[in-house]
Amino acid sequence: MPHADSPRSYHHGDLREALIGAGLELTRDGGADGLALRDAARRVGVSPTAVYRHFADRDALLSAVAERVQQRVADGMQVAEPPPSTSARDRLRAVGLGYIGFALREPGWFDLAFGRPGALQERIEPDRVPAPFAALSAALDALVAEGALDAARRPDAEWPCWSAVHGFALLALGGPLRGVSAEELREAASRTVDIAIDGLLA
Amino acid sequence: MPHADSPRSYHHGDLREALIGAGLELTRDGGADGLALRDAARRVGVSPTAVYRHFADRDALLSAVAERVQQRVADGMQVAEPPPSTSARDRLRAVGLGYIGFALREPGWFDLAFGRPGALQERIEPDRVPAPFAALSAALDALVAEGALDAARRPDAEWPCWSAVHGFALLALGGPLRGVSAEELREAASRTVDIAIDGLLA
DNA sequence: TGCGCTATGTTGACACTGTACACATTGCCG
DNA sequence: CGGCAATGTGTACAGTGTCAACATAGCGCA
Repeated sequence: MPHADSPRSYHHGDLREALIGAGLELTRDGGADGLALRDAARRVGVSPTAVYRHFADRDALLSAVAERVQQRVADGMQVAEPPPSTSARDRLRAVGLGYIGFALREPGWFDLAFGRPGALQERIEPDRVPAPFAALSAALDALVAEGALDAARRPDAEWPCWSAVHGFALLALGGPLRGVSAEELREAASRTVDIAIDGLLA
Repeated sequence: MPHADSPRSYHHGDLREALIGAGLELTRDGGADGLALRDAARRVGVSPTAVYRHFADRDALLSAVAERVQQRVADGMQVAEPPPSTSARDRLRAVGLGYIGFALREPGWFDLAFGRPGALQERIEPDRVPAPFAALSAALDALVAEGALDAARRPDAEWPCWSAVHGFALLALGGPLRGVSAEELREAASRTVDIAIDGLLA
């Protein structure tokens, strides 16, 4: 008996995908630490070392799961598809609040995809841009196209914006803002985003 | 032979302090993950379970070390003691850049003291305020005392400010800004802080 | 059609971790 | 001076990631 109830023994079919799926479940609560390699293997009905046929090590599996989550964030941020009449400023607001909203809604996944050091690539390559980053860039471009942001101040404007929402999300999740009521949190988030935008356009 | 070269056998003298010291060394590179309970015990020349006489578990030891680091940050931020003629705005700038500077200078300690979820207390109690937080609050108070910030906007202004520098530090350490030259990093940090302040005063 | 190679699993082991339990030693206090 | 509480030790257990050697299955080629 190779293992427990496996429909087709020995060969799994698509183990790689199954492991990522298990990883998504395991990290949903518990974040990156919630994913134990052996645990994922168990859940899929496979021996621990089988994982190594598809991922170099636990970290590689973690990264693969993180990538999925990043895609999911971008999808979630586009749910609030802006009506065409929306100002670029409001669009940027929506991106920022979407980022924070995801963090609050899915703390585990957020930790995995953005909180863990090394979750995001070292340098962002033009070809494989993380999905949420692309949304931010587009919003900033719209801001200058609309004339609200001086083109000279456009370059690298991503970092201060991202810093604000990223920091807020982490303070709200694991920092001193943890345990604050959802209502207060929404207000603080809103203010943080507004301040970042105001400062950028100042 | 109870253990290796111990000057006084069995009773250590001040094991608690010694463990915190070892914790400081171990977390300096490697952050929170760099501190293994058994490793700290080994370094001090004591059996692993002896640690439990002074700390409830590994997490308690970690928290004790984190508290030390937080104190150290505040000290480091006061090194740049501002001349009395400094404007409140510049004081706030210095606090923010001090925070980021510490993160870049001591990534491991920063991860331990601020990066790890739960490193900071849940709700900040008025009696035991984390040292860096107090510096931020004071700078904001000075801003309103000087008339630069409307008193109505003072409450809870800590969060947007902290968010910006906290987020920047983490993006610089483990995120897409990792590997960027120190010069570029300083500039981006400076801009991030300025934007936060501009937005706050807008 | 059948053979063999390679991709994909399994088993067993190792070093390591945090932690619980029972026991040993010590210094202080009555 | 005796005993007690504080403090440290030893042993053990469950769990982890990872490596090396072995087993199986399916695909391409004779």
